[in-house]
Amino acid sequence: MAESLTMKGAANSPDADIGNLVCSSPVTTAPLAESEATELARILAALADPVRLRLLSIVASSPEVCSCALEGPLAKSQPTISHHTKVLADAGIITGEKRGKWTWWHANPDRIAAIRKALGG
Amino acid sequence: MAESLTMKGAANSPDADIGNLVCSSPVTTAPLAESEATELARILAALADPVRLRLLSIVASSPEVCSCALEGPLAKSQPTISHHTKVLADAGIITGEKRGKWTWWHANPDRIAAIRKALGG
DNA sequence: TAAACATATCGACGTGTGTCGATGCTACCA
DNA sequence: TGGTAGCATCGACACACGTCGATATGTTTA
Repeated sequence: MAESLTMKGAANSPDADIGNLVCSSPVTTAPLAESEATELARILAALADPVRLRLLSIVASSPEVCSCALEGPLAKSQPTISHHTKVLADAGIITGEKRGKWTWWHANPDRIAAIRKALGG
Repeated sequence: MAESLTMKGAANSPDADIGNLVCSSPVTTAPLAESEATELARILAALADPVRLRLLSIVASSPEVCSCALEGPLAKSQPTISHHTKVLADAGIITGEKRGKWTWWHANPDRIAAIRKALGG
């Protein structure tokens, strides 16, 4: 069977419109509410790490990537890779699917687009 | 006189094309080089704070905003506001202009657009 | 069932960061 | 010239975060 590993916690609001997935209006348009700022900061913090940015760029460049294919290019230990994939998944930026022994990761373009939109896109 | 307070350090590359101000190609397109990932992470880290996001949203919503007009809405001490404006300015996201006693801040839309572009825009 | 493999979790360590009081510096005003 | 206002810097503190070895969990294979 395939089990889905996605974001959890406050980020997992099922009724959120895909356009306003992160903020109701862009940062450049109107003063942000405190709750929106906290939520957007949480998601941006998930991206604000060189290892995670490279991890995302590798995952987003392929349909899906196995965890074991990340350890080499990123030159980090297995627990560290697992930690970073979890952070990105909790932020909803990537999603992991467990098939057999392996976990396959793929990017969530909609969420990334929502982040861009929150930044004034 | 008016003195300009902008970003400094590696971010201040005068010959950088405005389109590729942050990365040569979007995170979603191709694996990121280590240097590009480090630089983009530094800029995203400047945004990944709720106080700074609200600060930016206030500054970006007006042509320019005085430092003294930030202390109230953000409910932080004067040294803390000064710290956050410096972080955003070092990342090139806002620019400060000192006129008389006051420092006036305004957003840098080009840089914010470059960040969006680095995120796949 | 036992062994091997992929991944997640735990615990610990060093480092980075947000915060603020105290202080310093510059510009304006009486 | 003395006083005040706006802002930057310094020093210190608490907390969060990236990292990895050790260990646990679950899956495949012999």
